[in-house]
Amino acid sequence: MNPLTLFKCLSDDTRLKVMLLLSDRGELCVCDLQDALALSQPKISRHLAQLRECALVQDERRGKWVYYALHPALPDWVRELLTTTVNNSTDYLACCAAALTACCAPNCEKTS
Amino acid sequence: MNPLTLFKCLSDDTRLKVMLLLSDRGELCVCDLQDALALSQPKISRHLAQLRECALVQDERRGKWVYYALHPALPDWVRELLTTTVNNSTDYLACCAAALTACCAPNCEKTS
DNA sequence: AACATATATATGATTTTCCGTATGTGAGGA
DNA sequence: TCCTCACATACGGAAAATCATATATATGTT
Repeated sequence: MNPLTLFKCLSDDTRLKVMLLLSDRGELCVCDLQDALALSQPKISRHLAQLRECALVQDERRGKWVYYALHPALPDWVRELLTTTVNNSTDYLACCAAALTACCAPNCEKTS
Repeated sequence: MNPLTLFKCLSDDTRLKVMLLLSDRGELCVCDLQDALALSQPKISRHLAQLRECALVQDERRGKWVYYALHPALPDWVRELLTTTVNNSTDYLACCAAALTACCAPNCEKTS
């Protein structure tokens, strides 16, 4: 993993929050991210595409939804870097974490 | 330390290498960085100014030279993040680390 | 004082990144 | 088959970042 590629991906507000939320939550579908970040659908999709092209995330379609997660081949040091950042960015993540909890409770399974 | 500010600073090739070199070496003057990265003086200075404004580095003039180091108030998790990145970016840092060793041996003290 | 060295900043041009809007695609449901 | 929902992409245009060049400043030397 080229560090410059990594940090360029993390240098945009939308992409950084997506990566931190995925690191914290494990897996989220596009509409969850859209709600949590309160952004337009194309904007989210465009940034997810970039993260996909850089192999930072993996996508998997299940029914109508596409779920995103950190890429399985992501090196451990990158995962640790993301975890550390999550643990030290409470303020930065406060608003979207709250929105995420509201819009996507763990027991709220989507039906196809 | 706002994580977005941090990652924006690390998202440029010059700034990232400066931060990683400073994390690894502790302290370097502008001309050392200029030689190690093989870049023009104004380019280095401009990026150092940005790192200074974001409080990622500290500068200290000693005689004709200005020495840069990681900012003393930098949180530990940021220092660890940089160390981890250094340890996993050998290829990325190979060329400038070699140039740095050549241009700035540890026993080569500058005289004023 | 005049000069050389080391570093910083200002300026305008170029390149890159980002965005909104419109449109395309794939998977159910009726 | 038609429609809707969830998501992806294409296409300009706007904004931001970066650069090279020129110039300014600070320190030490002669």
